[in-house]
Amino acid sequence: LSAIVTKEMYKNSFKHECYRSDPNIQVKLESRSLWLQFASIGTEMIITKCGRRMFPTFKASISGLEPHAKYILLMDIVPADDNRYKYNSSEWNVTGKAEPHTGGRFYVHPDSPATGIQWMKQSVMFHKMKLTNNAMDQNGHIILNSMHKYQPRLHVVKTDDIKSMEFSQVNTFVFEETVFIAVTAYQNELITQLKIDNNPFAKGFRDNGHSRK
Amino acid sequence: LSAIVTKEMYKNSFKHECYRSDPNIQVKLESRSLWLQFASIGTEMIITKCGRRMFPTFKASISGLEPHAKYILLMDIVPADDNRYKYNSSEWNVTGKAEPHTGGRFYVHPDSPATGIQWMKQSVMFHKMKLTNNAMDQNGHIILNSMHKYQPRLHVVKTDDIKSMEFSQVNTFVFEETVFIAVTAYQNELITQLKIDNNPFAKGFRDNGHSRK
DNA sequence: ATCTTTCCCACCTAGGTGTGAACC
DNA sequence: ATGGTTCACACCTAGGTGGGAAAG
Repeated sequence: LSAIVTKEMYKNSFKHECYRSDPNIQVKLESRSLWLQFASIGTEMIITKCGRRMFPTFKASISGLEPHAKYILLMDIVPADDNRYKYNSSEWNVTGKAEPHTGGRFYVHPDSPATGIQWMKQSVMFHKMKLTNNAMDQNGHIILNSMHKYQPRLHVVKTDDIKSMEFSQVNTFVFEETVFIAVTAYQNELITQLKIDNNPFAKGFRDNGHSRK
Repeated sequence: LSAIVTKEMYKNSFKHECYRSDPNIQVKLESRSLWLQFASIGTEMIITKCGRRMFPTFKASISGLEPHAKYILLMDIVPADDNRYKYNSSEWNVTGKAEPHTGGRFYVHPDSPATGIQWMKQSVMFHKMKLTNNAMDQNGHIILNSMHKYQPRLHVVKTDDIKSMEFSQVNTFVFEETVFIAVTAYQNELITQLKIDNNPFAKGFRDNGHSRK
């Protein structure tokens, strides 16, 4: 499956157009206001050797699918531009040309394949997707380059007849507010604080009036 | 899917024969010696309103599948006999006729559907399956009656052509050593101790020489 | 020197255990 | 009274956080 999809969609890499074979399908990004808070500062996402989740989590509610048709939902993350960045004196500057994007991997939502009904009855969470800077990663995580800017993408692929999967059955959705720069350590402390304030797993770092050892 | 399978296999309820449409498929129960330790005492499984996992976990390694065919793996749990039981003075006695088995539910392994290669490359774990005594359960758990004896079953269903699923494509595997009596609280303290000694989640109850509050 | 990456850690979330008292 | 069921709880497993020191 992943191989077929990869081949079909690889042509689409490095492009942000939203290919829509089915104009009825609509996707709404959830937690959009949180994404916008990050984006207004300059979103950073940690990448590690073992893989790190994204925060905010990519969540979407979907409508307009054919109720009884089967779909695969998957994400990839493509370069947002051709630059390499550096954080210097409170701002991100371009320092050169980007490294080649060797990843080309997809995160297939674990509920795939499922019917339109199943995808539409509640929002679809991609919280288990992980990002890595390890080019030799064997765990299927999304491989990114540190200090590069990226754009997550959602693909909705109709698979009623998996044997004849065609490019025309792929629907790609891009939300500009989810653009981020991959880092191995946070650069902007405002981003660090926004993560701490909103990610439940970072609650231990919140300044709640009590002292921490 | 579940509906189709249910209809096809319902005829098979209350029977322990192993229907095998494909004689090449072989299933080996893992942790068999642990299952046998429990069985020799009289296995009990806790059932709760919210659902409880089984311990030992049902794990199986599978061979003989067609590598590139697609299969669904699922389990159900059927009455082992027509009795109602009671634990009295260190042994289980029959106290009457069983309540009707109103469940008829299946736990579909979350990796389903997958190819023969995928199912065979490592053992298949059913640790997330949960048992409940709540006849009104909305979470899809397996519904059982307390103080009744049950037999778990594994079904391997070939789904190359899901539209024409037939009984002949179902392979059912039964392991007598996994028979258990459903309970809302453990009756035999030997079973309690064997659970504590072997279930990592019960480590807090092990007598390791240190005192517990 | 400077910048980036890695590693271990305390601190969380999330949820699987049997206990023992309370409930029915 | 008896026996089965439920619930809050302490104690675990499993794993997601950023910090800070160390390494590269």
